[in-house]
Amino acid sequence: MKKPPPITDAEWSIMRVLWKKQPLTSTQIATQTKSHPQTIKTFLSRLVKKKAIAYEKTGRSFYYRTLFSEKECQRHESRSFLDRVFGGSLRPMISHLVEDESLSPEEIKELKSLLTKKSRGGKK
Amino acid sequence: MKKPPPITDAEWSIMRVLWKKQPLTSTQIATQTKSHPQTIKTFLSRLVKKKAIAYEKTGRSFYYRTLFSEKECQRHESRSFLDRVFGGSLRPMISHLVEDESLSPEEIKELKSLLTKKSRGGKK
DNA sequence: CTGAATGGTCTACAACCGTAGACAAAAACC
DNA sequence: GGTTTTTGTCTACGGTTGTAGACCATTCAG
Repeated sequence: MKKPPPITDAEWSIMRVLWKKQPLTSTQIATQTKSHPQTIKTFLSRLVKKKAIAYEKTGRSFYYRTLFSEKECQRHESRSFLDRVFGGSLRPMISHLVEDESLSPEEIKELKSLLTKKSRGGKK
Repeated sequence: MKKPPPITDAEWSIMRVLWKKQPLTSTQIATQTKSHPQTIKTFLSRLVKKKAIAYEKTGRSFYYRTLFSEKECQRHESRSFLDRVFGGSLRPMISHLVEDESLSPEEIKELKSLLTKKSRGGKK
């Protein structure tokens, strides 16, 4: 499976809209993001060019859809973020997030069970 | 306390070197990062201009030091990363990291105890 | 004192990013 | 069928980023 291309800040907001509901036309996206339609079109064509999304022409409308799952892209971004800000080491980052940000008790419980599962699940 | 300014990828690598050991001269940094000295100098002056670091002239040498702690900057960056890639929600991000990345059993244990402490510690 | 080395500042420049106008093709309306 | 509307493509433009050359002042060596 191909690697997702780099996605910039503004492009992420478009991707997020698409992942919520696909496919969409450029106007629909512009409405949802409340951005200038021209700007959205630019981003869409850039995303198409770098093969992060594709469109299909059904009748008169151009429907855009993502070519990568949100998970894949998040994984990718997390990696480079990790490298950049935390020099590649995961533990300090997670502990920083856990310490610093607000998590509900339920979320904490959920994460703990995730960790438990992981420690049983073995490597990889 | 002032907010840390935005720091770009390349600048982070310099900051990381400085946080490891401070203060340093531009040549020392260039040696450690194995980058072109001119490039380092540019980054240093940009960082000085945006007040992420400062220098003091001791004798003939210019010693650079950071004006923000690594933690502060990491917190800041994590926030904007979170907003960008995970639309601001922390839990999916952490669970993604936990699922996806490699953590040693010790790290897992450590994180679990962190979570436990947090759930007892109450809110912010 | 004069030339060499050290290290900061100014300038440059291509690529990328956010933003958006101008233009063109195709469909829809009357 | 001609005009309006829709929607993609091309062009633009100022700001940022990574990379680095050119220039200049201060210091060090001889």
